[in-house]
Amino acid sequence: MKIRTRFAPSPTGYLHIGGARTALFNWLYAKKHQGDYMLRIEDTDKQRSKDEFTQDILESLAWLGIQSDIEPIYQSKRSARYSAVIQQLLDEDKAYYCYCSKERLDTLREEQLKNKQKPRYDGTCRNLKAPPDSAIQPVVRLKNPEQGSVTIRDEIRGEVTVQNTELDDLILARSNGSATYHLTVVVDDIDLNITHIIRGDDHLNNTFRQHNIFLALNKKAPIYAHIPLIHGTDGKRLSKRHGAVSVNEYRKQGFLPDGLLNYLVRLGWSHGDQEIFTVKEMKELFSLDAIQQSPATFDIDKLLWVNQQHIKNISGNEIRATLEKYFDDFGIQTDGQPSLEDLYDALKDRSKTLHELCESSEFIFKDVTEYEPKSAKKFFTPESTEILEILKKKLTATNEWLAENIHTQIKLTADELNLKMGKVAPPLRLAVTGGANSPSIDLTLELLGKEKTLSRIEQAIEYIVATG
RNA sequence: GUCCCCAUCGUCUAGAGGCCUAGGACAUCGCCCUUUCACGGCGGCAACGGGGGUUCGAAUCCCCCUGGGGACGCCA
Repeated sequence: MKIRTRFAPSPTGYLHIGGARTALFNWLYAKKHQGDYMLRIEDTDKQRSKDEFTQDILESLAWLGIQSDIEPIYQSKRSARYSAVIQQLLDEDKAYYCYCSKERLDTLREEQLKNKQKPRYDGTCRNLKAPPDSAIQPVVRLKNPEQGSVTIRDEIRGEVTVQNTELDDLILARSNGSATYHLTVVVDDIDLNITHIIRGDDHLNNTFRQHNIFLALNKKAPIYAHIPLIHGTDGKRLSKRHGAVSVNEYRKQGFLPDGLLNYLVRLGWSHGDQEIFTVKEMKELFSLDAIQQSPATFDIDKLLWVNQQHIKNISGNEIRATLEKYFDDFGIQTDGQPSLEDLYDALKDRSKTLHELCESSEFIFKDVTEYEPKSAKKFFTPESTEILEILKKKLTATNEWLAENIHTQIKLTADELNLKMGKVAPPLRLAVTGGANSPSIDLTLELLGKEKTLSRIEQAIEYIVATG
């Protein structure tokens, strides 16, 4: 049978990196086995579901490159099907109407908690002979088996057993008739021929309940794989209070999709000592049995490093389109001089993110309006005017504006003054960038262009003389 | 509280009873490279939570404890 996996987020928030990892694992598993991966939007909670979030989930997944092999489905459009299944369960005496008021249920819960018991429905309406004389619109509950136990086989956890007495009669349909999560999940997984359910560990406890619904429907449950959650540095599951968690935020911060994916896949999964994976490699190597059982703590430093590796491993040419958009969003107006590709290749070794890359390119497009004080004090000495004057003269005469020619002229200047490169490059760098850091000085000048280089040297000389 | 899950350096992890004097990576520290910052190279610090078993032999198997997490909604 062809393998089919699904990622089933509810649009009650932006796609966060935990969800992205779940999607990734489902996608990789399907790809590895030539199966299909699909997206299912679980928007049955009308109050909390927002189109805005659905949109964000769709866009974030698209940005990551995790494409659904079949048209995504929306649970909000399948209510008729759910109602039919609920009616079937009612007809077969596998479910029943419950007229208990919310107030009664709340009191019950409180009392159970007070008596150190697990809060669960007490089954009051389970054996009702006839509907009570009540104004309450009933909910529908599953008749969960009262005896025995449920054992599920999980690809990551192994066999896990829970006594049926630990479970209660969960609600399948709200009083307004709409189906709840447990029911919709099971119906959809059946209808869509889902073979593997790969999801977060937080669903492990839900699995037993859902397993009983499969049983009530006379269906065989899919294969389960519950992956460990991602934690924040405080050991709690990752959430907004841990800072940036949405995929979109990482996109804005200049992470590459493949870099994020690489980091995420290594959170809980490994392939020997390998750290860096292309998406192609992930698809070939991914397997459920190499997944860790314990939760992983999110570490931004490692993410940064992984992203940096991906930035280094790609050429400016290959990510031209991304670059254009990113520079544009960053607010840098380029006029094609230098080209974005050249700029990228010159700066990629020193950039952990595209954001950093933009920051370190800014000096080219913005006029130098001030000099970094500490460096100015150190390098803009009275003697440095002579260095800059000679440099200006030699560079003015340089026609082919290429790094190697520029390098020759700088070297000649140093020799002429009997100075080491370490004395010549810093003031020049400060003059043309306003700061102390940039790529090698010859490359920096090439990128800047002859015209800007000369005018900035001129400007620096005037500045030194004026402040002398 | 009850049930379920988990447990190797600070972090991500390798480890399927002898290959472990526990390996790699991030972070950190030091050195080298060097015109700056990086990149890169070399090296250092750093872990099997505790206690019982099983075995000739345990990070690896079993039990208990401890610790952490998750679930317990007319949310998903």
